[in-house]
Amino acid sequence: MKNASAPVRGRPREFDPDKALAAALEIFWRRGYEGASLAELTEAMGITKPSLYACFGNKESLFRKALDLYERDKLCYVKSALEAPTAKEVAERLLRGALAMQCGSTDPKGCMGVISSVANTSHAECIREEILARRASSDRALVERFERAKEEGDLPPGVEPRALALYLSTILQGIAVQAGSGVAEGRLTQLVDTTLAMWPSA
Amino acid sequence: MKNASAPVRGRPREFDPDKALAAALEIFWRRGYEGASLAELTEAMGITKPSLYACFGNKESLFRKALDLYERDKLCYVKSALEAPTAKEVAERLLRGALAMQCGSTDPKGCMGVISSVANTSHAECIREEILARRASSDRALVERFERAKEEGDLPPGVEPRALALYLSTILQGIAVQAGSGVAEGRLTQLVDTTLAMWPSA
DNA sequence: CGTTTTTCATACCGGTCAGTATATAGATAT
DNA sequence: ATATCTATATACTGACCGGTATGAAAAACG
Repeated sequence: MKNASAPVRGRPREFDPDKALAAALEIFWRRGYEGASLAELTEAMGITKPSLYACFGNKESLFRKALDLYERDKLCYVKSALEAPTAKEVAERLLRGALAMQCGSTDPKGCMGVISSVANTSHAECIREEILARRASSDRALVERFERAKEEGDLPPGVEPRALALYLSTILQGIAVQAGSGVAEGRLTQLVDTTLAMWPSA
Repeated sequence: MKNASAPVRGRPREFDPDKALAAALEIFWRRGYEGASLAELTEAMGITKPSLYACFGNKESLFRKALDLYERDKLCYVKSALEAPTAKEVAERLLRGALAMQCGSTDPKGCMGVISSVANTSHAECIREEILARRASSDRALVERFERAKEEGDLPPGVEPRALALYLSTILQGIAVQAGSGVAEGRLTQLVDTTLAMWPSA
């Protein structure tokens, strides 16, 4: 094991990579992968292009690291939501968590995944595939949670876990579009309430 | 009134503007406004850049004309859906119409409006505003239709027309994201069935 | 016929894109 | 002190962006 605080050989870097990555995340979140230019990224990060390339590789690998940070910091509510005791509470935590995350006043509005996956410019195809893969993994977890709910008698007969999971994830993506379009948080809260009022009960 | 078939002075144009516009629409639909380059547009339209500029103005006005064509040809189901006798039938026609339109085999997947409004690159802001304005107009029509439904006793008490309209339009936008992500039409049909099964009945 | 008018094909414009070469600055190692 | 190593700042690369200048081609006019 290498000592983390061991002195390094060359000139020490003058910026904090974590803070720089957080700044990059905000730009990618607001603009999407292709909409974020290196000029805007480096300015927000407070570093120059050679520093960026030396520390983060290239634009694509910087984006992946930002996406990791996004999942870790901003999507942490998903994991805890899936641990809710009932299917309806899972849905409520996911909906309200998405709402709080995407309508906060400091961060950009909407969902970074939706923003970067919807645009499609032939190159940067692998970015899209990366996001779709992560979404598929998240969808799978939701299906499994609702299959468990079904076994526990938590869902009425006639309600398929797969269909219900797709229904919920579709509403969540719709919320991302609405939030990104600037719909007020209050109206989206109404929307969440409406959705929960219609939730199938056993 | 000028005779439409009157002979024109100069050299006649060698392409059909309607077909060229339809080709441009397909590119804008697939790539979004900013993702569509003039090179790709002119190649799909089968014309050169000077011809494009002479006939359609510039990229932005070409996009607006394509958007008009999109609304006229692809969104025509919306108008007829609003004329359905009950609120639930309005919802069903909108959902199934969106599904058929966005999952067809020839056209690009997903909704052109969502694709071009979600990306946000600081310039081309007016394109985004244009799309949001058209969406707001469409949303208003839906709210009015549900207000009428409420008056007609078509909606149960406790269901607000505005909230229900936002709920439905959110699902429609979620469907656009799902279809654009390549989710199979069969699964989206399941989703529509699920949504309709939960529809509030009087 | 020649003139006029419009379209078309080609080459070009300045600007921006992601990415990099080069040289200097700032630290450790000997 | 000197050598070594890494980060920085500046300026650059080739490719592409939206948009256009220019001149030839193709039709109607006289």
